[in-house]
Amino acid sequence: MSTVGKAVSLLDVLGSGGAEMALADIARAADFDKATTRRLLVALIDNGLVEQDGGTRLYRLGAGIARLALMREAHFPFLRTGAPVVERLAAATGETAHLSEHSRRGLVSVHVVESARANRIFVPLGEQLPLHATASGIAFLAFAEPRVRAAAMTGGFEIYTPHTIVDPASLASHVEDARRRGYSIGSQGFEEGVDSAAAPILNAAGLATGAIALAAPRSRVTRGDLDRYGMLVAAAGREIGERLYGGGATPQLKQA
Amino acid sequence: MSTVGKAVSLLDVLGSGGAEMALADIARAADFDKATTRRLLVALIDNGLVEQDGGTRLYRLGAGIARLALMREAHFPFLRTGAPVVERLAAATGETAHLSEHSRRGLVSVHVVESARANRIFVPLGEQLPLHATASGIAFLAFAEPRVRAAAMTGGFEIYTPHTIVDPASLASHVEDARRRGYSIGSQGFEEGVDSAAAPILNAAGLATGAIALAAPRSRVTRGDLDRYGMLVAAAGREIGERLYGGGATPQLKQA
DNA sequence: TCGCGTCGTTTCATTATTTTCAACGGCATT
DNA sequence: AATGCCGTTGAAAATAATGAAACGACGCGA
Repeated sequence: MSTVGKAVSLLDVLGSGGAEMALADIARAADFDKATTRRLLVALIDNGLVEQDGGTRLYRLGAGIARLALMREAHFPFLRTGAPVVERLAAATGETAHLSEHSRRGLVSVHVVESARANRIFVPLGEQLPLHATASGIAFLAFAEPRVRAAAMTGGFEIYTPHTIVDPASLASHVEDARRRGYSIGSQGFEEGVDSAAAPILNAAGLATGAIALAAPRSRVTRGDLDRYGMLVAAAGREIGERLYGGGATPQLKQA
Repeated sequence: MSTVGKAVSLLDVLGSGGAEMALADIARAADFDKATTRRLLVALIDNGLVEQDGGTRLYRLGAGIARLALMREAHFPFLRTGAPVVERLAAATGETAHLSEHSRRGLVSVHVVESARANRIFVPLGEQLPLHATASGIAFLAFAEPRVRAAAMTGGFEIYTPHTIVDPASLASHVEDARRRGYSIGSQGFEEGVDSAAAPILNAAGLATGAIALAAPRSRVTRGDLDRYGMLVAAAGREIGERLYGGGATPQLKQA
């Protein structure tokens, strides 16, 4: 494992642990030597990616992370472009809408607007959405890079509910449906009682870079509602893709 | 220089350069060997911090950066806490308001709400605010960690306008004023025709972690206005500090 | 008050990684 | 066809990272 990889996994540990962590805990979680962990941490501190409380010696993610994220957002305004569309979707339907982006670590929710209703779906920011178990994941897979798709569809699927897809063939058929329709319908695959519709966000090459979705309590929506939501998210996804990648986005349909 | 330091400077180069950069350009900008640069980049790609366009081979900052930033924001909601206050300030005064956070690389603007008026001050997101030449910087210095302050006040000040403070003694007196009043007034130190008022954001130890400021065209504001703005930003800074660090923030005043 | 365990930190020889230089093939321009 | 630049790879040399051990500091319980 490269030094950079080790440093990044420390950042991951800091991000997924508590707000602040002690050296020993970080070393344990990352499975690195105490001394190694500390040296990596000071290197990260020197670069602003990690901060340390002078009093308690506890470590936390630093402001340099936010700085890098701002610079990225300046060049590639995924959030700035997608957020208004998500808000609009949520306002139009009264349900929770969320936007996710694909990174090496999976599909991650980057913006969420919760439904105003009392019975609403909650999606945490930064949550990793399993590709096989969520509508967003399936919409993404339907238009993902072949290598990413192949890697994600070979099996070993974690089971979240009795409805989670566990069979590669069944997953393939769902993905195929999504590819045909341009949106996916997910039913309680990740959490019981939650149905959702999702569509991919396509780059100029027609490959998915993220997804946008609506999630609703199963008791509130019919299959007809979900299909209607599907059309909405598909349009929303197209809009974001076009704004981001400049209008030239053409879905890679099989022959069509 | 440590390996992670090199990797981070590549991220910096990618962030401050164009939207996408070629290997040779990155290597030149960072002053690393071409081969070294590439191997660091692939390590970063493997961890999602950098992405590469399959077709053009161009590199850009990756979604992993945004993921880390979200995880940080979840633990330490600087933006989520500060943004509403900034919006309120801008609405109350009709001038541009902005929030900045201190990182190893300096004071960086993380949220900006522009004035609605035609003649308005523009502050780019992610901009580095020089500590000696901006109201935000001086407000920050007045309550900064002693070591940070000492490092920033020794001189070698870049000159931006004829009004930029270039003398350490003069800077010290401005900082002292800010410390006494709880806010700073900046007049055309960074950009001609721009006056501003800023206040620090203090952590539980009374040390500055960022700043909040109002900026207005010089032609529109009197000294009285600026002092009024100063009170407003001071209150706003206190509010953010208390929300973030939990009410216990006590400014480190000299004896007082 | 006195151990006791844990924590963060530092040292140093060993180990492993990274760096550098050179060379190669691809690609576009000349 | 030739030139120049690019991205990529190989292999020896240089450098940085590693892990065990030890130290002082701190908090805890006896």
